[in-house]
Amino acid sequence: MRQSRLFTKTQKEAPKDEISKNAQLLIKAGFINKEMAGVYSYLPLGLRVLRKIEQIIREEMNAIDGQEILLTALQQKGHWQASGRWSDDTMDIWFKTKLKNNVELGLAPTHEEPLTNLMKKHIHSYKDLPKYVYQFQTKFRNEVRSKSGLMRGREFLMKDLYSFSRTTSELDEYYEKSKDAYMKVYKRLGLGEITVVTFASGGSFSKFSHEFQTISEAGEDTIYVDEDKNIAINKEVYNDEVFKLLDIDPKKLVEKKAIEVGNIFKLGTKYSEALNLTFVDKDGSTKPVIMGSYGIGVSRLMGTIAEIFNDEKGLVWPENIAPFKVHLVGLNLDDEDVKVQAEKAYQSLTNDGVEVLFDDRVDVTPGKKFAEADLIGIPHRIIISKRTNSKVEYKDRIDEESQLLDIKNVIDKMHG
RNA sequence: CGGGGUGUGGCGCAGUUGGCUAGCGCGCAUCGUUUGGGACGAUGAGGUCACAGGUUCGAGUCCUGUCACCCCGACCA
Repeated sequence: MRQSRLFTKTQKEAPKDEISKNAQLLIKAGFINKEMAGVYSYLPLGLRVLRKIEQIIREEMNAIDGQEILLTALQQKGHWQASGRWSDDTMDIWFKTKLKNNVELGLAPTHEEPLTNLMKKHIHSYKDLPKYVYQFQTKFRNEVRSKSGLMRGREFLMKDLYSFSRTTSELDEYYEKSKDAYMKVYKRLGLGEITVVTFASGGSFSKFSHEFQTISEAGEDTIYVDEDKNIAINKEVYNDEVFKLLDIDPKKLVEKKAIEVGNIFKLGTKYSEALNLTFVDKDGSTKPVIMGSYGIGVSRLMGTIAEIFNDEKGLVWPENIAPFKVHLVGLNLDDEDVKVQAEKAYQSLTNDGVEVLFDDRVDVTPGKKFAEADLIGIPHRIIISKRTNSKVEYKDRIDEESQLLDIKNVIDKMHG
Protein backbone atom coordinates (compact mmCIF):
# COMPACT_ATOMS: atom_id res chain seq x y z
CA MET A 1 0.00 0.00 0.00
CA ARG A 2 1.16 3.48 -0.83
CA GLN A 3 1.38 5.75 2.15
CA SER A 4 0.53 8.72 -0.02
CA ARG A 5 -2.92 7.20 -0.39
CA LEU A 6 -3.42 6.08 3.19
CA PHE A 7 -6.19 8.26 4.54
CA THR A 8 -5.07 8.21 8.15
CA LYS A 9 -2.39 10.48 9.51
CA THR A 10 -0.22 10.28 12.53
CA GLN A 11 -0.33 12.98 15.12
CA LYS A 12 2.32 14.19 17.48
CA GLU A 13 0.16 14.58 20.50
CA ALA A 14 -2.34 12.12 21.87
CA PRO A 15 -5.78 13.38 22.85
CA LYS A 16 -5.64 14.38 26.47
CA ASP A 17 -8.63 12.25 27.43
CA GLU A 18 -6.73 9.07 26.73
CA ILE A 19 -4.40 8.07 29.50
CA SER A 20 -3.81 4.44 28.66
CA LYS A 21 -0.73 3.75 26.65
CA ASN A 22 -2.43 1.43 24.18
CA ALA A 23 -5.06 3.97 23.18
CA GLN A 24 -2.59 6.84 23.08
CA LEU A 25 -0.25 5.01 20.74
CA LEU A 26 -2.96 3.51 18.57
CA ILE A 27 -4.69 6.86 18.17
CA LYS A 28 -1.47 8.78 17.54
CA ALA A 29 -0.44 6.27 14.90
CA GLY A 30 -3.89 6.34 13.29
CA PHE A 31 -4.93 2.74 13.98
CA ILE A 32 -8.17 3.48 15.79
CA ASN A 33 -10.59 6.30 16.41
CA LYS A 34 -12.47 6.90 19.59
CA GLU A 35 -16.18 7.30 18.98
CA MET A 36 -17.14 7.60 22.62
CA ALA A 37 -16.05 6.22 25.95
CA GLY A 38 -15.23 2.55 25.50
CA VAL A 39 -16.17 2.48 21.81
CA TYR A 40 -13.54 2.54 19.08
CA SER A 41 -13.51 2.38 15.30
CA TYR A 42 -10.79 0.52 13.44
CA LEU A 43 -8.98 2.35 10.66
CA PRO A 44 -6.99 0.73 7.85
CA LEU A 45 -3.86 -0.02 9.84
CA GLY A 46 -5.77 -1.06 12.93
CA LEU A 47 -8.16 -3.26 11.01
CA ARG A 48 -5.26 -5.09 9.41
CA VAL A 49 -3.90 -5.90 12.85
CA LEU A 50 -7.30 -6.93 14.15
CA ARG A 51 -7.85 -9.21 11.16
CA LYS A 52 -4.47 -10.85 11.65
CA ILE A 53 -5.16 -11.58 15.27
CA GLU A 54 -8.52 -12.93 14.22
CA GLN A 55 -6.94 -15.16 11.60
CA ILE A 56 -4.47 -16.68 14.04
CA ILE A 57 -7.31 -17.47 16.41
CA ARG A 58 -9.39 -18.84 13.54
CA GLU A 59 -6.63 -21.21 12.50
CA GLU A 60 -6.23 -22.55 16.02
CA MET A 61 -9.96 -22.95 16.50
CA ASN A 62 -10.25 -24.79 13.21
CA ALA A 63 -7.39 -27.02 14.36
CA ILE A 64 -9.52 -28.20 17.29
CA ASP A 65 -12.52 -28.87 15.05
CA GLY A 66 -14.22 -25.51 15.50
CA GLN A 67 -16.76 -24.55 12.85
CA GLU A 68 -17.15 -20.86 12.24
CA ILE A 69 -20.56 -19.20 12.20
CA LEU A 70 -21.90 -15.71 12.78
CA LEU A 71 -24.71 -15.17 15.23
CA THR A 72 -26.75 -12.01 15.61
CA ALA A 73 -26.21 -9.07 17.87
CA LEU A 74 -29.93 -8.51 18.44
CA GLN A 75 -31.29 -10.98 20.94
CA GLN A 76 -34.77 -11.95 21.96
CA LYS A 77 -35.73 -11.78 25.57
CA GLY A 78 -37.27 -15.24 25.90
CA HIS A 79 -34.08 -17.26 25.63
CA TRP A 80 -32.43 -15.15 28.27
CA GLN A 81 -35.40 -15.36 30.56
CA ALA A 82 -35.22 -19.15 30.26
CA SER A 83 -31.71 -19.12 31.68
CA GLY A 84 -32.48 -16.43 34.23
CA ARG A 85 -30.04 -13.97 32.72
CA TRP A 86 -32.46 -11.39 31.36
CA SER A 87 -32.81 -9.66 34.69
CA ASP A 88 -30.57 -6.70 35.34
CA ASP A 89 -30.01 -8.11 38.80
CA THR A 90 -28.25 -11.14 37.29
CA MET A 91 -26.57 -9.39 34.39
CA ASP A 92 -26.04 -5.74 35.12
CA ILE A 93 -24.28 -5.01 31.84
CA TRP A 94 -27.22 -5.36 29.47
CA PHE A 95 -27.92 -2.94 26.68
CA LYS A 96 -31.62 -3.32 26.02
CA THR A 97 -33.78 -1.81 23.35
CA LYS A 98 -37.29 -2.13 21.97
CA LEU A 99 -38.98 -2.81 18.70
CA LYS A 100 -41.56 -0.33 17.42
CA ASN A 101 -44.27 -2.52 18.92
CA ASN A 102 -42.53 -2.32 22.30
CA VAL A 103 -41.17 -5.86 22.28
CA GLU A 104 -37.95 -5.85 24.28
CA LEU A 105 -34.67 -6.92 22.74
CA GLY A 106 -31.15 -7.21 24.05
CA LEU A 107 -27.83 -6.42 22.41
CA ALA A 108 -25.82 -9.58 22.91
CA PRO A 109 -23.29 -9.41 25.73
CA THR A 110 -22.44 -13.09 25.05
CA HIS A 111 -24.12 -15.88 23.09
CA GLU A 112 -24.77 -18.99 25.18
CA GLU A 113 -28.54 -18.68 25.09
CA PRO A 114 -29.13 -17.99 21.41
CA LEU A 115 -26.64 -20.60 20.27
CA THR A 116 -28.04 -23.23 22.62
CA ASN A 117 -31.45 -22.52 21.20
CA LEU A 118 -30.14 -22.70 17.65
CA MET A 119 -28.50 -26.06 18.27
CA LYS A 120 -31.83 -27.57 19.26
CA LYS A 121 -32.61 -27.76 15.57
CA HIS A 122 -29.45 -29.67 14.78
CA ILE A 123 -28.66 -31.88 17.76
CA HIS A 124 -30.99 -34.75 18.48
CA SER A 125 -28.88 -37.87 18.82
CA TYR A 126 -25.59 -38.92 20.40
CA LYS A 127 -24.50 -39.31 16.79
CA ASP A 128 -24.76 -35.54 16.37
CA LEU A 129 -22.21 -34.96 19.11
CA PRO A 130 -19.73 -33.61 19.90
CA LYS A 131 -19.92 -30.29 18.06
CA TYR A 132 -17.74 -27.21 18.33
CA VAL A 133 -18.98 -23.90 17.03
CA TYR A 134 -17.40 -20.48 17.17
CA GLN A 135 -17.71 -16.96 15.87
CA PHE A 136 -16.12 -13.53 15.90
CA GLN A 137 -18.81 -11.17 17.05
CA THR A 138 -19.27 -7.75 18.50
CA LYS A 139 -20.31 -7.92 22.12
CA PHE A 140 -22.13 -5.13 23.89
CA ARG A 141 -21.60 -4.65 27.59
CA ASN A 142 -22.85 -1.68 29.47
CA GLU A 143 -19.85 -1.29 31.73
CA VAL A 144 -20.38 1.34 34.38
CA ARG A 145 -16.89 2.50 33.80
CA SER A 146 -15.11 1.65 30.61
CA LYS A 147 -11.43 2.36 30.71
CA SER A 148 -7.92 1.66 29.59
CA GLY A 149 -8.49 2.15 25.88
CA LEU A 150 -9.19 -1.13 24.13
CA MET A 151 -8.91 -3.07 27.39
CA ARG A 152 -12.42 -2.54 28.67
CA GLY A 153 -14.86 -1.35 26.08
CA ARG A 154 -18.62 -1.25 25.89
CA GLU A 155 -18.55 -2.60 22.36
CA PHE A 156 -15.76 -4.98 21.45
CA LEU A 157 -14.83 -7.89 19.25
CA MET A 158 -14.72 -11.33 20.78
CA LYS A 159 -14.11 -14.84 19.59
CA ASP A 160 -16.43 -17.18 21.39
CA LEU A 161 -16.48 -20.92 20.90
CA TYR A 162 -19.07 -23.26 22.39
CA SER A 163 -18.67 -26.98 22.84
CA PHE A 164 -21.50 -29.49 22.90
CA SER A 165 -20.62 -32.87 24.32
CA ARG A 166 -22.27 -36.10 25.42
CA THR A 167 -20.43 -36.67 28.67
CA THR A 168 -18.42 -34.72 31.20
CA SER A 169 -15.30 -36.64 30.24
CA GLU A 170 -15.81 -35.65 26.63
CA LEU A 171 -16.15 -32.05 27.79
CA ASP A 172 -13.07 -32.34 30.02
CA GLU A 173 -11.03 -33.67 27.16
CA TYR A 174 -12.03 -30.84 24.88
CA TYR A 175 -11.54 -28.31 27.63
CA GLU A 176 -7.92 -29.39 27.99
CA LYS A 177 -7.49 -29.31 24.23
CA SER A 178 -8.82 -25.79 24.13
CA LYS A 179 -6.29 -24.73 26.75
CA ASP A 180 -3.50 -25.92 24.49
CA ALA A 181 -5.07 -24.19 21.50
CA TYR A 182 -5.34 -20.97 23.47
CA MET A 183 -1.72 -21.10 24.51
CA LYS A 184 -0.77 -21.65 20.87
CA VAL A 185 -2.65 -18.49 19.99
CA TYR A 186 -0.80 -16.47 22.62
CA LYS A 187 2.53 -17.90 21.51
CA ARG A 188 1.86 -16.90 17.92
CA LEU A 189 0.93 -13.43 19.08
CA GLY A 190 4.23 -13.10 20.91
CA LEU A 191 2.62 -13.28 24.33
CA GLY A 192 3.43 -16.91 25.13
CA GLU A 193 6.17 -16.22 27.66
CA ILE A 194 4.10 -13.82 29.73
CA THR A 195 0.71 -15.48 29.58
CA VAL A 196 -0.28 -17.94 32.26
CA VAL A 197 -3.27 -20.22 32.75
CA THR A 198 -5.11 -18.92 35.79
CA PHE A 199 -7.66 -20.57 38.02
CA ALA A 200 -10.58 -18.20 38.48
CA SER A 201 -14.20 -17.93 39.46
CA GLY A 202 -16.84 -18.78 36.88
CA GLY A 203 -19.04 -15.75 37.38
CA SER A 204 -22.59 -16.37 36.29
CA PHE A 205 -21.51 -19.39 34.21
CA SER A 206 -19.95 -21.88 36.57
CA LYS A 207 -18.26 -22.15 39.93
CA PHE A 208 -14.72 -22.07 38.56
CA SER A 209 -13.14 -21.26 35.25
CA HIS A 210 -9.74 -20.82 33.70
CA GLU A 211 -8.47 -17.51 32.55
CA PHE A 212 -5.48 -16.71 30.42
CA GLN A 213 -3.68 -13.84 32.05
CA THR A 214 -0.95 -11.82 30.39
CA ILE A 215 1.41 -10.37 32.97
CA SER A 216 1.41 -6.57 32.70
CA GLU A 217 1.38 -3.63 35.07
CA ALA A 218 -1.46 -2.25 32.94
CA GLY A 219 -3.65 -5.19 33.91
CA GLU A 220 -6.81 -4.87 35.96
CA ASP A 221 -6.51 -8.28 37.53
CA THR A 222 -4.34 -9.45 40.38
CA ILE A 223 -3.13 -13.01 40.13
CA TYR A 224 -0.87 -15.23 42.21
CA VAL A 225 1.60 -17.21 40.15
CA ASP A 226 3.19 -20.51 41.07
CA GLU A 227 6.21 -20.20 38.85
CA ASP A 228 7.31 -23.83 39.23
CA LYS A 229 3.96 -25.21 38.17
CA ASN A 230 3.36 -22.40 35.68
CA ILE A 231 -0.17 -21.87 36.91
CA ALA A 232 -1.78 -18.94 38.65
CA ILE A 233 -4.75 -18.21 40.87
CA ASN A 234 -6.92 -15.15 40.44
CA LYS A 235 -7.22 -13.02 43.56
CA GLU A 236 -11.00 -13.61 43.51
CA VAL A 237 -10.46 -17.29 44.37
CA TYR A 238 -7.37 -16.91 46.54
CA ASN A 239 -8.55 -19.18 49.35
CA ASP A 240 -7.85 -22.45 51.14
CA GLU A 241 -10.40 -24.41 49.17
CA VAL A 242 -8.61 -23.58 45.96
CA PHE A 243 -5.11 -24.16 47.36
CA LYS A 244 -6.21 -27.63 48.40
CA LEU A 245 -7.99 -28.32 45.12
CA LEU A 246 -4.92 -27.39 43.08
CA ASP A 247 -2.43 -28.78 45.57
CA ILE A 248 -0.67 -25.43 45.79
CA ASP A 249 1.44 -24.03 48.59
CA PRO A 250 0.31 -20.41 49.01
CA LYS A 251 3.76 -19.46 50.30
CA LYS A 252 5.19 -20.06 46.86
CA LEU A 253 2.78 -17.74 45.10
CA VAL A 254 3.99 -14.47 43.61
CA GLU A 255 1.56 -11.57 43.19
CA LYS A 256 1.34 -10.04 39.69
CA LYS A 257 -0.85 -7.63 37.77
CA ALA A 258 -2.26 -9.15 34.61
CA ILE A 259 -4.62 -8.63 31.68
CA GLU A 260 -7.30 -11.25 31.13
CA VAL A 261 -6.90 -12.24 27.48
CA GLY A 262 -9.04 -15.36 27.54
CA ASN A 263 -11.52 -17.22 29.68
CA ILE A 264 -12.92 -20.74 29.37
CA PHE A 265 -15.85 -22.25 31.26
CA LYS A 266 -17.30 -25.67 31.83
CA LEU A 267 -20.96 -24.86 31.60
CA GLY A 268 -22.19 -28.37 32.16
CA THR A 269 -25.92 -28.57 31.65
CA LYS A 270 -26.82 -25.13 32.94
CA TYR A 271 -27.92 -23.75 29.57
CA SER A 272 -28.93 -26.99 27.91
CA GLU A 273 -31.35 -27.68 30.75
CA ALA A 274 -32.65 -24.13 30.84
CA LEU A 275 -33.30 -24.11 27.10
CA ASN A 276 -34.03 -27.80 26.78
CA LEU A 277 -31.19 -28.84 24.48
CA THR A 278 -31.16 -32.62 24.77
CA PHE A 279 -30.05 -35.66 22.83
CA VAL A 280 -31.08 -39.28 22.78
CA ASP A 281 -28.21 -41.47 23.94
CA LYS A 282 -27.34 -44.97 22.71
CA ASP A 283 -29.49 -46.54 25.35
CA GLY A 284 -32.53 -44.54 24.27
CA SER A 285 -32.49 -42.19 27.23
CA THR A 286 -32.84 -38.45 26.76
CA LYS A 287 -30.04 -36.39 28.28
CA PRO A 288 -29.07 -32.72 28.40
CA VAL A 289 -26.08 -31.78 26.28
CA ILE A 290 -22.92 -30.97 28.24
CA MET A 291 -21.58 -27.55 27.26
CA GLY A 292 -18.50 -25.41 27.52
CA SER A 293 -17.70 -21.88 26.40
CA TYR A 294 -14.38 -20.43 25.39
CA GLY A 295 -13.75 -16.72 24.90
CA ILE A 296 -10.94 -14.53 23.65
CA GLY A 297 -11.27 -10.76 23.47
CA VAL A 298 -9.83 -9.99 20.05
CA SER A 299 -9.82 -6.22 20.40
CA ARG A 300 -8.56 -6.48 23.95
CA LEU A 301 -5.68 -8.58 22.64
CA MET A 302 -4.81 -5.82 20.19
CA GLY A 303 -4.79 -3.36 23.07
CA THR A 304 -2.70 -5.72 25.17
CA ILE A 305 -0.12 -6.13 22.44
CA ALA A 306 0.07 -2.37 21.88
CA GLU A 307 0.39 -1.92 25.61
CA ILE A 308 3.27 -4.36 25.89
CA PHE A 309 5.18 -3.96 22.63
CA ASN A 310 6.27 -0.36 22.34
CA ASP A 311 9.16 1.95 23.13
CA GLU A 312 9.61 5.67 23.51
CA LYS A 313 9.26 6.12 19.75
CA GLY A 314 6.08 4.21 19.23
CA LEU A 315 4.59 0.81 18.54
CA VAL A 316 6.69 -2.30 17.93
CA TRP A 317 4.41 -4.92 16.39
CA PRO A 318 5.26 -8.59 16.60
CA GLU A 319 5.85 -9.82 13.08
CA ASN A 320 2.80 -12.11 12.95
CA ILE A 321 0.27 -9.36 13.42
CA ALA A 322 2.00 -6.23 12.16
CA PRO A 323 -0.18 -4.30 9.72
CA PHE A 324 2.58 -4.73 7.15
CA LYS A 325 5.74 -6.75 7.20
CA VAL A 326 7.96 -4.17 5.55
CA HIS A 327 7.97 -0.41 5.62
CA LEU A 328 9.65 0.77 2.44
CA VAL A 329 10.74 4.35 2.99
CA GLY A 330 11.66 6.32 -0.10
CA LEU A 331 13.74 9.47 0.33
CA ASN A 332 14.78 11.94 -2.37
CA LEU A 333 11.94 10.75 -4.56
CA ASP A 334 12.15 13.90 -6.65
CA ASP A 335 15.31 12.33 -8.06
CA GLU A 336 14.16 10.28 -11.03
CA ASP A 337 16.70 7.47 -10.57
CA VAL A 338 15.84 7.06 -6.91
CA LYS A 339 12.17 7.12 -7.69
CA VAL A 340 12.50 4.39 -10.32
CA GLN A 341 14.54 2.24 -7.97
CA ALA A 342 12.03 2.65 -5.16
CA GLU A 343 9.10 1.87 -7.42
CA LYS A 344 10.88 -1.25 -8.64
CA ALA A 345 11.59 -2.37 -5.09
CA TYR A 346 7.93 -1.82 -4.19
CA GLN A 347 6.85 -3.88 -7.18
CA SER A 348 9.20 -6.77 -6.56
CA LEU A 349 8.30 -6.97 -2.87
CA THR A 350 4.62 -6.86 -3.71
CA ASN A 351 4.95 -9.38 -6.52
CA ASP A 352 6.79 -11.60 -4.11
CA GLY A 353 3.86 -11.56 -1.72
CA VAL A 354 5.50 -9.41 0.92
CA GLU A 355 3.08 -7.02 2.58
CA VAL A 356 4.67 -3.63 2.25
CA LEU A 357 3.75 -0.09 3.17
CA PHE A 358 5.53 2.17 0.71
CA ASP A 359 6.25 5.67 1.93
CA ASP A 360 6.19 7.25 -1.51
CA ARG A 361 5.42 10.77 -0.34
CA VAL A 362 7.57 13.30 -2.13
CA ASP A 363 6.98 16.38 -0.04
CA VAL A 364 7.72 14.93 3.39
CA THR A 365 11.07 15.39 5.07
CA PRO A 366 13.17 12.35 6.04
CA GLY A 367 12.92 13.13 9.72
CA LYS A 368 9.17 13.08 9.61
CA LYS A 369 9.13 9.85 7.62
CA PHE A 370 11.36 8.13 10.15
CA ALA A 371 9.43 9.42 13.11
CA GLU A 372 6.15 8.26 11.61
CA ALA A 373 7.59 4.88 10.67
CA ASP A 374 8.76 4.39 14.24
CA LEU A 375 5.36 5.36 15.58
CA ILE A 376 3.53 2.93 13.28
CA GLY A 377 5.94 0.18 14.26
CA ILE A 378 6.23 -2.07 11.22
CA PRO A 379 8.91 -4.68 12.00
CA HIS A 380 11.22 -4.38 8.98
CA ARG A 381 12.35 -1.19 7.29
CA ILE A 382 13.93 -0.62 3.92
CA ILE A 383 15.26 2.80 2.98
CA ILE A 384 15.99 3.85 -0.57
CA SER A 385 17.59 7.22 -1.19
CA LYS A 386 20.24 8.86 -3.30
CA ARG A 387 22.74 7.66 -0.71
CA THR A 388 21.95 4.00 -1.19
CA ASN A 389 22.86 3.92 -4.87
CA SER A 390 21.80 0.58 -6.33
CA LYS A 391 21.45 -1.02 -2.90
CA VAL A 392 18.99 -0.52 -0.07
CA GLU A 393 19.33 0.14 3.60
CA TYR A 394 17.74 -2.47 5.79
CA LYS A 395 17.02 -2.48 9.49
CA ASP A 396 14.48 -3.78 11.95
CA ARG A 397 12.20 -1.43 13.84
CA ILE A 398 14.21 -1.90 17.03
CA ASP A 399 17.68 -1.76 15.47
CA GLU A 400 19.81 1.35 15.74
CA GLU A 401 22.09 0.60 12.82
CA SER A 402 21.10 -0.39 9.32
CA GLN A 403 22.97 -2.44 6.76
CA LEU A 404 23.43 -1.86 3.06
CA LEU A 405 22.09 -4.80 1.04
CA ASP A 406 20.82 -5.77 -2.38
CA ILE A 407 17.03 -5.71 -2.57
CA LYS A 408 17.17 -9.40 -3.53
CA ASN A 409 18.87 -10.26 -0.26
CA VAL A 410 16.20 -8.40 1.65
CA ILE A 411 13.43 -10.23 -0.14
CA ASP A 412 15.12 -13.54 0.68
CA LYS A 413 15.39 -12.41 4.28
CA MET A 414 11.66 -11.72 4.36
CA HIS A 415 11.00 -15.31 3.39
CA GLY A 416 13.68 -16.74 5.64
C1' C B 1 -22.78 3.97 41.41
C1' G B 2 -19.47 7.11 45.28
C1' G B 3 -15.32 10.63 45.14
C1' G B 4 -12.20 13.99 42.24
C1' G B 5 -11.25 16.64 37.70
C1' U B 6 -11.89 18.62 32.58
C1' G B 7 -14.75 20.75 28.22
C1' U B 8 -11.91 27.24 24.03
C1' G B 9 -10.37 25.80 15.40
C1' G B 10 -8.45 18.73 13.58
C1' C B 11 -4.64 17.89 18.16
C1' G B 12 -2.17 20.18 22.55
C1' C B 13 -2.91 24.58 25.41
C1' A B 14 -3.35 30.15 27.22
C1' G B 15 -7.11 33.61 28.25
C1' U B 16 -11.70 33.18 34.01
C1' U B 17 -10.96 40.20 39.87
C1' G B 18 -16.87 40.37 33.55
C1' G B 19 -14.65 44.93 28.88
C1' C B 20 -12.73 46.19 23.05
C1' U B 21 -11.78 42.43 16.92
C1' A B 22 -10.76 35.26 21.44
C1' G B 23 -4.80 34.15 21.31
C1' C B 24 -0.34 30.58 21.01
C1' G B 25 2.16 25.88 19.36
C1' C B 26 1.32 21.66 16.15
C1' G B 27 -1.42 20.45 11.88
C1' C B 28 -3.72 22.54 7.09
C1' A B 29 -3.23 25.93 2.22
C1' U B 30 0.00 28.99 -1.15
C1' C B 31 4.98 30.73 -2.37
C1' G B 32 10.19 30.51 -1.58
C1' U B 33 14.44 28.29 0.75
C1' U B 34 15.40 23.40 2.62
C1' U B 35 15.89 17.75 2.52
C1' G B 36 18.97 11.23 6.75
C1' G B 37 15.48 11.83 12.66
C1' G B 38 8.65 15.10 13.27
C1' A B 39 12.89 21.84 8.69
C1' C B 40 12.75 27.55 8.10
C1' G B 41 10.50 32.18 6.47
C1' A B 42 6.38 34.87 4.50
C1' U B 43 1.23 34.97 3.60
C1' G B 44 -3.48 32.76 4.55
C1' A B 45 -7.85 29.64 5.87
C1' G B 46 -10.20 27.60 9.92
C1' G B 47 -14.01 29.18 16.27
C1' U B 48 -22.18 28.57 17.62
C1' C B 49 -15.51 29.35 23.61
C1' A B 50 -19.77 21.56 25.17
C1' C B 51 -25.27 22.68 25.22
C1' A B 52 -29.63 25.35 27.30
C1' G B 53 -31.47 29.07 30.21
C1' G B 54 -30.41 33.29 33.41
C1' U B 55 -27.84 37.88 35.60
C1' U B 56 -25.67 42.33 33.19
C1' C B 57 -25.04 48.18 29.31
C1' G B 58 -21.69 44.05 28.18
C1' A B 59 -20.49 36.84 29.43
C1' G B 60 -15.26 32.31 27.06
C1' U B 61 -15.16 34.61 32.11
C1' C B 62 -20.66 35.06 37.00
C1' C B 63 -25.35 31.85 38.35
C1' U B 64 -28.64 27.44 37.42
C1' G B 65 -29.49 23.07 34.78
C1' U B 66 -28.03 19.47 31.18
C1' C B 67 -24.55 16.67 28.31
C1' A B 68 -19.82 14.64 27.30
C1' C B 69 -14.95 13.03 28.67
C1' C B 70 -10.92 11.50 32.11
C1' C B 71 -8.88 9.62 36.84
C1' C B 72 -9.42 6.85 41.77
C1' G B 73 -12.70 3.38 44.11
C1' A B 74 -16.77 -0.22 43.95
C1' C B 75 -18.42 -3.53 40.05
C1' C B 76 -16.72 -6.70 36.00
C1' A B 77 -20.08 -12.26 31.73
